[in-house]
Formats: sequence, C-alpha cells, structure tokens
Amino acid sequence: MDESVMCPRFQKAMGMMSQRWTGLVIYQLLSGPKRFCALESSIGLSGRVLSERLKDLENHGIVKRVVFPETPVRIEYSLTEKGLALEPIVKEIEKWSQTWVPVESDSL
Amino acid sequence: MDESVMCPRFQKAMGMMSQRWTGLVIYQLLSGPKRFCALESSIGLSGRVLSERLKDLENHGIVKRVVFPETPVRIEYSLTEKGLALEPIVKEIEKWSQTWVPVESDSL
DNA sequence: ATTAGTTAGTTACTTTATGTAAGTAATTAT
DNA sequence: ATAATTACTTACATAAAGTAACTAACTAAT
Repeated sequence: MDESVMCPRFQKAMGMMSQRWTGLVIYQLLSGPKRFCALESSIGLSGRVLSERLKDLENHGIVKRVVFPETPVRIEYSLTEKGLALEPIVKEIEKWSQTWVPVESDSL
Repeated sequence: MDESVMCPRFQKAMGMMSQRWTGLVIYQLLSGPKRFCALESSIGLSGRVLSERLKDLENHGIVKRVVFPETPVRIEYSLTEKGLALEPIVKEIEKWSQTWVPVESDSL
C-alpha cells in the first residue's frame, strides 16, 4: 500500500550497509589500506564477492583502488573521505556489541 | 590462511546488522511498536522474509512480540532494551546519509 | 626454455537467500 | 454463505553468495 515514506538517502545508506560483508570490509579498511588477499583472508569471504563489493564501494566513492606497478603488482584498497566518514557507524556497532552480544552458545 | 582475528562479538553484531532488511525493521520500531502489516508496507519487503527477520530478532532478544487478543487479533512488535540500544547506530547511519548520499541519479 | 609461484582477479557451477503468489486459521461483517 | 481482515505459512521461481578451477602478467628457479 505504502511503498516507503522513508528518506531515500537513508534507505540507500542502509541498503549499502546491509549488504553482506560491506561493514567488515569498511572495518578492515579503517585501520589502513589493505590488499585484496589480505581482505579476503581476514574477513573470510570469497574472492568472487570481495571483488564485487570492492567495485560497488568504488562506484559509490567510498573506496579507492591504487595500483603499484611493482613486481608482482600490488593493489591497495583504502577509504576515501566519504568512506572514512563511516567510522562513527562502525564504532557504534562495536560499542553495542561489547555491551550486548554474548560470546558463548550462539545467542539463541 | 587467517580466518578471522576479529572480535567475535563485533562479527556477530555486524553479521546481524548486515542482513538485508534488519536495519530498516529496527529503524521502524525505534518510532514505537508496530504491527506486522505496518512493517511490511512501510519497509516494502515480503511477508515471508519479515516473518523470518522478526523471529531472528526475537531470538536475539532485540524485538519482543506482544499479542492483544482483540478481534481481529492484534500483534505488536517492539524493541527490547537491547534493541533500543541500537539507536545510536541507526542515528549515525542517518547522519552519514544526510551528508554523503546523493539523491538523484543512483550514485554511480 | 620450461615449470612453478605470486597477485588480483574472473568464470562456471552449486547452494542459499529472497521474492512472488497463493493458501490457512481465526474472527467479524454483510 | 460469502467476503474481508490479520498474521502468518507453503510451494515455487529468481537472485545472491559460496566453491573451485582458471587466466594474465610477471619473476624466480631448474
């Protein structure tokens, strides 16, 4: 009946942050530039999806990709100003989790 | 090689918030208790998934479900203390979106 | 020169998640 | 008796994510 009376900016932001892995990619990049394989192994997602997410985040102006033509080639992903501005969100999630998420027995 | 050296509480929290629709359900409930069909129409997700999400959130102690045996029966979903504690996260996403998300031309 | 190794991906195929639409149960209104 | 409402569930279709093997460009070793 309704189909969204919510703010479209907010919905877009939420849609982005609600994509699987996006939050963890940003969290990892908040501690500095990272390479593809470093993200892959620290987050534990498939290369296929990581590649997809990094492209999306680049298209959204949140992540930038820098190629160092060394040997073998090194490519670093880092946050733009827009991406760095996401830090308070990640910090709040971290804070909430420390207070409210139990560690043992999968919280059911 | 690595398989997560991240804090497990943080990862759980992020995993939950990164599920599609979860953030918007919480956002809607932050403005007070809501009924199933109200959430369905304001968010624009399928009843199948809404039902699934509400059960998950209930199991995580974030949402509570209250039955009013009126006629027709009324069921209200609302946030627990743990759920209300998510407000700062949602507010930060809102703030970020107001500053950084463009409205027109799907941000590509 | 051939084989193996590295990084940053991509491709093909499978499994899981989500969407769509119809159905159910309890009740009231016509 | 038929239709309507709310809060779901079920069956089936499509989209997203996981898995594993492959590619391209290069180096290092045999």
